[in-house]
Amino acid sequence: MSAKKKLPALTEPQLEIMDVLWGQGKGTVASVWNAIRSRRPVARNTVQTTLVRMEEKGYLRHKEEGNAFVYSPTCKRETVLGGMLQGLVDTAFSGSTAGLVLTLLDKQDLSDDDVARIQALLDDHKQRNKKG
Amino acid sequence: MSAKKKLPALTEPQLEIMDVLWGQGKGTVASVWNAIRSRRPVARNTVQTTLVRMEEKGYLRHKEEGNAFVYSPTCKRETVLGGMLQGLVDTAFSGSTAGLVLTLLDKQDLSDDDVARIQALLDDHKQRNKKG
DNA sequence: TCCTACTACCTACATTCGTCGGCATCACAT
DNA sequence: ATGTGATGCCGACGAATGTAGGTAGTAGGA
Repeated sequence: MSAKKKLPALTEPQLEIMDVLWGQGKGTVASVWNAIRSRRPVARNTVQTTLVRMEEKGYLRHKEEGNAFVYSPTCKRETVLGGMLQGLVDTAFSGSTAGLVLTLLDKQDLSDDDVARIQALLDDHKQRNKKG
Repeated sequence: MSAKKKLPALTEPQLEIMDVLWGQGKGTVASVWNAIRSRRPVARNTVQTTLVRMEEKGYLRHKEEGNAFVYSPTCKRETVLGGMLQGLVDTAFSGSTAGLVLTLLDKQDLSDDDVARIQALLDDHKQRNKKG
């Protein structure tokens, strides 16, 4: 077992930043700011403060590159989101993963494509589970 | 379209309380407190304050019954959690529901029973989609 | 040399949240 | 009447959070 540090939960804006950094692998304050700003108005310093706090939380690390700080995630997307989903399953679905999926499937705005893709994922998972 | 009020996000302890109230339909401070207390230590007043704040947020409503206040949820479980999941899909999975399910399936602690149940849900969904 | 742009850093401030202590009330048993 | 327990209400406090202004440095162009 590798030491699974229980990091403090991410808030919504923080998750938004993580999404940007997971997407581009790494980024400066400016690049993250531009990504966020394209969707909602926000000040540069807001992004920077949030980045610093997220590094304190342990989700990011930074490296000086020229004059700018380049931030990169310390955890993989799947790890963090998997943990979040597990927490959600535990506290809101009484531990039932199927319950979460049920809620997901009940939503009307689920495309046929999504359903097909989920079916494929499920098939793949079952295959791997059988062999491994 | 019914007016879909965008309620402020629920926090973790608040979701815990919602889970209790969704489970028992309604409840007094004492009954919620007992449910929460069986899993973690917490003061009665903590639960009560949280209930009041959640009512202010719009997630609960209360009715006086005898001496006690009886709280009940204003929204269905599926509605609230569906919204939360949708938000998660939007900000952390680039809008891909399948991406969320993939993360879910990648987790190791997913029982065969869960997989089977999810498959059943998926079949059911596809059936309903075909007819309706 | 002076100005502009970009950067990091420090500080601040209002909100929200989780957490609770105290107090007054009301009912019921003694 | 008195005590006990449950309940609602008010106030509070520390931490986290989102938001951002102001300052100082550095680099490059005019």
